Amino acid sequence: MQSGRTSPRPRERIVSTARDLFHRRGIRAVGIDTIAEVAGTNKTTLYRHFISKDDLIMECLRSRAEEARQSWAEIEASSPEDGLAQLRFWLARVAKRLANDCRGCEFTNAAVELTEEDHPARKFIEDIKTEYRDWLAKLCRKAGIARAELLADTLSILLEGARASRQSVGPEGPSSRFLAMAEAIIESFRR
Amino acid sequence: MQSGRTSPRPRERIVSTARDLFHRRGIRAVGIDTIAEVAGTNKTTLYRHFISKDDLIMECLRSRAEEARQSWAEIEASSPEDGLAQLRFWLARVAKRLANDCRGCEFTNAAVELTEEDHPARKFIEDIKTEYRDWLAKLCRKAGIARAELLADTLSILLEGARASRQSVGPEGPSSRFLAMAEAIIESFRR
DNA sequence: CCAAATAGTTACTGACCGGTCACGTCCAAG
DNA sequence: CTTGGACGTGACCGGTCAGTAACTATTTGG
Repeated sequence: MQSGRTSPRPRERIVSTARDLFHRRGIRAVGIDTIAEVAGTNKTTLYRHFISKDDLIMECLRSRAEEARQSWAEIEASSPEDGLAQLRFWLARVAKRLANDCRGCEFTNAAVELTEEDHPARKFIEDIKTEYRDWLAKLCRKAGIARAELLADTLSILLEGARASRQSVGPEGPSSRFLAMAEAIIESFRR
Repeated sequence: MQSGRTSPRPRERIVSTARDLFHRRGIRAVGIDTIAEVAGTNKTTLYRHFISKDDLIMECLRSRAEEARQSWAEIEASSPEDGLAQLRFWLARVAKRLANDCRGCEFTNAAVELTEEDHPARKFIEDIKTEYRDWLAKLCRKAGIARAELLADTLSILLEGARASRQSVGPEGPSSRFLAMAEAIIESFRR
């Protein structure tokens, strides 16, 4: 891998490298020295931009959250006025992501690793997950589904489970049928 | 907490203490010294019983797996000859567990933390999860459900997601509706 | 009751962790 | 040309990590 020295400034390289390493190897398993080295910089520079490892972790989560919000906007822009098409586009995206990434959700994994109850990441994760659920509920409402909140909850949990299952059981396990399950559930809610 | 000096032998105290601490605080976050101390023993004794931390981790997973198999046997024994009642009993158990434990599945969490591809825990987790799925499929078949495997996969993922969601979003999130979702899905498969 | 197994105590190793510091370099803007 | 800010280097700190050794105390079973 290695982000190299190509990207613009050290700060961005550090964040993208940290996100990648945290995601693939785990947050506690990756040291500051490794991040700095892979990012093509050094520990001193890293600590000029982030006051602590926790600070860097938070920045990684914020970065991921921003990416997610952007993705939601893209989905809404894909076929404006057609909620159902948006919902289907969301499902397609999410299924593709599930197929390509075997390490699950960055937020969920962070919640597994960062167990101190007062860790700022915990509240952040709770908030972004809730934001996701609310956005999905809005999408379901726009799609004209009656019990939109319940569908949003069901799809949230199904996706969460598929990503977790993919990570622990592998791609041949129950998660391989995620798309069919989600489609069937959406269909059953439309009636 | 503290397992104390009450339980019989150090080995069992170490395993149960390790399981508890690993589960609540995370595997990488808990050191050997802490485990030994909370178990009311010492590091030397711990290393007389387990050749390494990884060895202890594996024993914890084996112990949890044995507990699960025992639970499955209890469910089957609860109402023999009545597959559907067994399935409902399973759901009740699982929902209760979901309500009481906010730290998710021990196997899934271990898979998040132990990222080295050749770590023995990874294969073990894959195997026990597959065993679970197969057992659940058998239960669905006994309950007379037509597409038993698909229902088993769906319920597996739904449960996986509910536990993950409960851990990251909290008990007020989507996971609060797990029971209703599962019941509705089972019902829809019965027709 | 005695021997052997088991457990406890203390101290240690070497590696690595997150984090700091003093100092040297480079480049761009005034 | 010079000054100041961003960056790089390498050494270092105290703490903690997994794991070991030497020695003593306790339990247990024949």
